[in-house]
Amino acid sequence: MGKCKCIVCDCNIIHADNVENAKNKVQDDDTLLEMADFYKALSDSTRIKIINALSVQELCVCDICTLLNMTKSAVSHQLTNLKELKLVKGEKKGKEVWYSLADDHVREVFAVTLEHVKENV
Amino acid sequence: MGKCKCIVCDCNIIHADNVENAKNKVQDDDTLLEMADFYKALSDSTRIKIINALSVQELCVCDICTLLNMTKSAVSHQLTNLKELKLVKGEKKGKEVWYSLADDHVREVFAVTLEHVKENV
DNA sequence: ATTATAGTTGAACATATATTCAACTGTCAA
DNA sequence: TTGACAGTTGAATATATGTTCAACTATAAT
Repeated sequence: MGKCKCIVCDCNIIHADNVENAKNKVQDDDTLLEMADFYKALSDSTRIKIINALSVQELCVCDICTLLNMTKSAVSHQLTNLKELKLVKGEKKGKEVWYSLADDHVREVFAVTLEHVKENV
Repeated sequence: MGKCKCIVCDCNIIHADNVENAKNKVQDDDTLLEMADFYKALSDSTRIKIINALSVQELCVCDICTLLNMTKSAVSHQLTNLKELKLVKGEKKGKEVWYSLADDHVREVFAVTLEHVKENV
């Protein structure tokens, strides 16, 4: 009577009930992928600085450059990135483009995480 | 009378007051880096699946392998990663190592983000 | 003691991604 | 209409990172 083997990791299926229970309660893959992408947007030091600055007030690209001490190109690339992920929006006014947070969700997640980081000192 | 130029991005300092205001109110760089690292932990599909599964219940490495359809090595590497970032903890019991969430902060951030993703349908 | 299995580890590989660079567009002012 | 400047873009480069592979440790069972 051979044991039931996991094909991928070549271990025995040790706790089939646990696996089954977890499988029934986890979020579906699409949702988790979306969440991972959201976190990815905040996982880079440049991008989180931009998000944090925009949570203070609307800023144009050059303001952000000056604030972060970075080139227009680098900042613009990351703003494009954040815009695609719908975390910020940009509005053109004359020669300038003013960026702001797309909605309040980012602010909320940011606040919870800030609290978490501050508590872990 | 030359304008004041930003050295890094070679633009004029357009809105010095905005920059000053933002500079005074943003979080310090260390805090933002810590936050970015926290988000980085959740920004990979494998890691967020692990976190999600562990938020359901304690699991050993092989349980996670079976659940995610991945090798022990790949899962173990990511668990090490998550352990270093203090998001999960592992307890050895005999041959097995049981992993669980390190604390409730992750659960909270996860919940807020899940809500965010679900609302954006 | 020997064998099987849970789990870890470091190196190698492949891929993803952040910044730089140079060229470009669009708008304003002279 | 010409020059200056805000901002964007694509390609190139450099670096970071996820998975695989093979070798390893530790524990339990025979």
